[in-house]
Amino acid sequence: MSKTATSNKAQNEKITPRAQDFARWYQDVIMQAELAEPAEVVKGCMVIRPHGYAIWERIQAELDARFKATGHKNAYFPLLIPESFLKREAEHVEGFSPELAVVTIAGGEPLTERYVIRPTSETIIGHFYARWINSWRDLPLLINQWANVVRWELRTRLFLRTTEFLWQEGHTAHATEQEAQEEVLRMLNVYADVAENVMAMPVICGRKTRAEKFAGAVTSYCIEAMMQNGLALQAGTSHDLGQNFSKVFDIKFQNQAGTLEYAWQTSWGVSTRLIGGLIMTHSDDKGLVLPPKLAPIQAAFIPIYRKDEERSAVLEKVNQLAAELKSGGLQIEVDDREGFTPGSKFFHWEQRGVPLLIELGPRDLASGSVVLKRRDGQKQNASAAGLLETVRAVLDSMQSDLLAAAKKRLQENTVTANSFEDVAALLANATAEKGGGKFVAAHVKDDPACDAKLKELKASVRCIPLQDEYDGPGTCIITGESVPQRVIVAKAY
RNA sequence: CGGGCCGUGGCGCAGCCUGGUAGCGCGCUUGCUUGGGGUGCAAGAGGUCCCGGGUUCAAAUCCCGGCGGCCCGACCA
Repeated sequence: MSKTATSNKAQNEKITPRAQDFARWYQDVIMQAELAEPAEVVKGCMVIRPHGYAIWERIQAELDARFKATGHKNAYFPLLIPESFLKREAEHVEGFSPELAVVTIAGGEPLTERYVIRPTSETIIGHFYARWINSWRDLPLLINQWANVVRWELRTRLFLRTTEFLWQEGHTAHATEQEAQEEVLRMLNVYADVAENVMAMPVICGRKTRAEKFAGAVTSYCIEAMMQNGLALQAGTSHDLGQNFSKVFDIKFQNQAGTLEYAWQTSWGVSTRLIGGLIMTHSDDKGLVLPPKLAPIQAAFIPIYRKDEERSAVLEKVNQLAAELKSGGLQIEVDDREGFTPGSKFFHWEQRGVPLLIELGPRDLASGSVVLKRRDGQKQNASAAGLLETVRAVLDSMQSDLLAAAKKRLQENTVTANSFEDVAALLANATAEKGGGKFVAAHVKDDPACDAKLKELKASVRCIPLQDEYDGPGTCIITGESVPQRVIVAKAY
């Protein structure tokens, strides 16, 4: 092996180390893993490449199954929304108007009523719910939509914030406020479940402050995750809409007593932003790392051989083992490409985040074994007999190890502070590029003035945790008033 | 949307200051070789130098305007 050749390759395809520049590292991982790239001819948009889309499809599958299991049905509403719809809910239009893209000309003629490209669908769905809901027997109405939305962003980052993105939006209507509130938390828990148990991304479930809540909601809930640089990522939201939209869209039903009532609504969503969170939770300086439960390819075989007779014997065994694993329900790739050395194949799959590489050559053939290389660990030998069970066990332990590592990082970088100055000091050196971010648990009043004050630190209240894991009530570090619990303050994406 | 940096074969870059035949590395193709962590050798293919205008005998290079990307800021889910 030539040293110059190696260093040339390294120089060309290197992934910037996290310690050097985390933001650059993030982009390098995406590019090297071929997950996505800037659309280039469409400002702020991205092309999600097949490998990136496969991850989205896995996330979709996990979520969709849970939506169905909780009684929801999928439907689809128009991409274009009459502009007047957005304007009906005052806070909603105020929140979204700066980021709307509007269609003004169609068929060569100016439109009498302009259409906005949906930034979210509460309004148009509200319009139809008003028609569909008449009786308490029509409730609850539990619908989800898989869709794209457009929000005109001034600054974009692949997956984390793009002008157009993919998401799901659940929209439900209920007969009582309590039912709606239960729904909001039920779906928040679905998000937390997928994040932690499938994506191995621990999250803090919480409530948003009044200043941070969704435009038009009564209360917004969220799951907040911590990235490897310590910055917070809002990974999902669930909103209690109260009767705000039902009042302006006239969504009324006759209750069992015969009187008309406005429906109680919720909406909840997660987006392709989750992929960004996934990347920044597990990946390393070698590239993407995917948790086994989410990986589109869970293991890849790398056959090793020299002579033709070795090749046929090795490939026969590899194909036999691959078939065994596939019949066990695993997603398996056999890399039998000619003209590539095993080493280059290792790098190829490693950069793409495949959890397990299975190496099999003449020596293994003779000894009836294989070599397993976990994406996050060392090589180990394993018997070819009973490989399915071995691989399942390895993938299971990798899944839990990734979650444990992420949880540990979250715990180690969560600190408490009892004064504004301490919060400021703790977050002073945190940046997206250099890391150093923390979750600071502090007592802060839910008051827009306090949110504004924290903004001076380029930080925000990420959430008011639903489960207070700290010390209960205390004195607000800004107003000095008594508040019921600590909140999470952090710099965020 | 403001400030900074950037845009040259697929990728990473040099060339630009001082205008004069478009280069290098990687990748790609073919053949041989090699194969247990980015094999080696050889021969090839591949470029509207982001776009438009201007200056000039001549523009990748100088000037103006746009488009796009990255970072910072403001804004935002």
